Amino acid sequence: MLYGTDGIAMETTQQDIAQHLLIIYDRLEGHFGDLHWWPADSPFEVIVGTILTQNTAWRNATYAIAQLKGADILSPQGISATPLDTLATLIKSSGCYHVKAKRLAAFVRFLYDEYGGILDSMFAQDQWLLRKKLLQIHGVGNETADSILLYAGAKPIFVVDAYTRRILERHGLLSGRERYNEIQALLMNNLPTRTSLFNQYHALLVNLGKTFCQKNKRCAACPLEGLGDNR
DNA sequence: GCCCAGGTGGGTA
DNA sequence: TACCCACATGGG
Repeated sequence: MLYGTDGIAMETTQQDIAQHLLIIYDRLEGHFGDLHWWPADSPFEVIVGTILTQNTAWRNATYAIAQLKGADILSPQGISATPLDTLATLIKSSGCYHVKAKRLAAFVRFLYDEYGGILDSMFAQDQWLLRKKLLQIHGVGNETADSILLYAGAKPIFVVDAYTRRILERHGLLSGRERYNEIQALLMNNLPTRTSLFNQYHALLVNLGKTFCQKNKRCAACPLEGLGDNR
């Protein structure tokens, strides 16, 4: 389904949506190039990053990651051996730091309880089963779970975030009322199932969102200019 | 000073 | 189910 500027649905086919999604992808890749996400040195660092960047500018999360590296505790053993208040102090720059310290500890506890602290063991299982388990960890919601699966585990899952919603809505692919799982299904049902594609597509959407498609602002000189509705 | 940022969970009606 | 709110720092 496609939506006009009034939010009213227009008749479309699956093929229209798939084509529209690929055109957006090509435009963005032509503009931004290959982004090679997620920026991190290891899968564990990716996971820590997904928690620290929750509702937070990425820059502030990177300061916190640098603190963890400086303290030499950016590892499952390191996090689990660090008292909560020390952890919270180190990650202060990422905001909501008492909450996030508990969330990091909760993930590491889960990793040890279920997989002996070994990430490879965790990622060895079926992605949808693992997704269910991740969602049971306190502080891991849809977006964090999917970011872990895609960017740390290289599983073919599409990450839906605020940018994804905003951009797809402005381009008439969403009405604005869809839930997380519906948006994810729209993307995954209309794109080839490939980790590299999902990785790059989401990275492109985030880059577009940061540079052109900001909240409450118009898309001046947007790389998607002229593609249907550009609200 | 105000708004926003690569969310999540708990509470209320 | 659908909102509201707390969590909280740093940059524009």
